[in-house]
Amino acid sequence: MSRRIRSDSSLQGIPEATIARLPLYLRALYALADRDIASVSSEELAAAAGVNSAKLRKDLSHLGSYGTRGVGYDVDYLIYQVSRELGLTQDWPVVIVGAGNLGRALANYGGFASRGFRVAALLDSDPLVIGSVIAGHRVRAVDDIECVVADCGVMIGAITVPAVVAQGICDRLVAAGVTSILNFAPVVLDVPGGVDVRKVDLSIELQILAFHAQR
Amino acid sequence: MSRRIRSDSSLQGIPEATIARLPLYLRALYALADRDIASVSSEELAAAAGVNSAKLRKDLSHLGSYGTRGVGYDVDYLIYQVSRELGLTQDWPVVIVGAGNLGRALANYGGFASRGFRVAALLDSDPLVIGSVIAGHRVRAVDDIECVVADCGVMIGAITVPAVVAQGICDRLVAAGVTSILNFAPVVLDVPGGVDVRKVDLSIELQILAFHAQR
DNA sequence: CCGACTTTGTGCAAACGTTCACAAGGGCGT
DNA sequence: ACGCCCTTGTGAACGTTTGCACAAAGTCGG
Repeated sequence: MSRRIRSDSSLQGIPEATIARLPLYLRALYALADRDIASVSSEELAAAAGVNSAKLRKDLSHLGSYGTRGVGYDVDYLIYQVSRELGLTQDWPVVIVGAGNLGRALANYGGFASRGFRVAALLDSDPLVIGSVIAGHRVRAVDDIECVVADCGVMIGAITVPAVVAQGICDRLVAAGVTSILNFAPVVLDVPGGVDVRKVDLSIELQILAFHAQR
Repeated sequence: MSRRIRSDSSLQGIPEATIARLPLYLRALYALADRDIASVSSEELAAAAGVNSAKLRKDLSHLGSYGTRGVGYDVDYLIYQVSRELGLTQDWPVVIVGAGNLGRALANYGGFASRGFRVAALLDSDPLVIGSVIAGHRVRAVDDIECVVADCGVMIGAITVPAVVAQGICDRLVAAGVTSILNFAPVVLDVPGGVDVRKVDLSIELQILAFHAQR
């Protein structure tokens, strides 16, 4: 139980549920760091992130033993460890396809640039939009997908185009080498194995809310 | 097992995981209806929604027995039943607080109006924005929250304001009578019991993607 | 140096969700 | 009317996630 080649996390996968909460912890940790708080207990951090303290401890234990018993966690050190686990110590160029309202919102989104993400390019198919400047980026033609992905080494793409063309854009992104896709179009994307898709569907969220509101 | 006051669904709650998938099924069903397909098997519908067919059948069984063995499900009938369960047979006025990029995108979002949701009002605190027209709605002052919620009977609110003021807006919405909140601000909202909050955080989704992209 | 106190990290059990596999049950051709 | 075929609905097994409760381990005062 003592000799390991690498950290616990690398040997056996971290549960998906834990991964989904790490960004939440990270955000809470940054808020603490901004207030110059150097150390935090699992109880406090859990409250800030809106979760149970036992869950938080178990989640963090998957990354390793980065706390000090009787004291808590060092904020800066934990920020570094969580960031490293999430792969945020490197820079992630992201290509946004679709410069409509959602694409613009995404390009302008503050939280975007703050955590290692960078808009590599903003693409659209509308000749009236191509060439205009949004959030400091000159909008390029959607036909540039392949060279943008190749030139900038993009692995993450955001799809903010109408539903009917989303699958086509997705196929081109995947063919160009993108392995992770954030899909805002209300369609189920069909992708080959190894490609990761996360969907954000405002309509679905509203419908879930409606269910609860109706009781 | 035969005498019931109401349907199965009302007697014992439908699992949250199932609720979250019903809008997905509904979307697939509408797509089938658009293609004039009258009947569908669990296998086909599951493929269209991107889930396992056993899961789909179990999910639908929570609403009741609306299929026909050996045949499948009647598309229109199932649309009605799922819509009813989600509470989409009624009209839901939604108030959007924050007319920034995200608020505009939301107000312009097509899938918004299509499923029984309606923008009751679009609010902002910026005097330069108040009075302008976005997606057919004249932007009103954020101080009108209380009267908009009261006058229009709003139960659902979307928060697209900066993180620092989100909790304050949330408090006012709740005090005014809103029971369901869609939060786009990157903060954990503190709400009294009985109020339902769903969060959409683009940054969190990207970080999860980064983890998988990094392997 | 020791003992009291605090907080982490984790075994364990319960709750929840998913998937399999098949009996139950309806349609359809004969 | 009957038997075959198809698909639903569901019991049971399995895997994942949560939460409790506590031992392990560190700090700190004396």
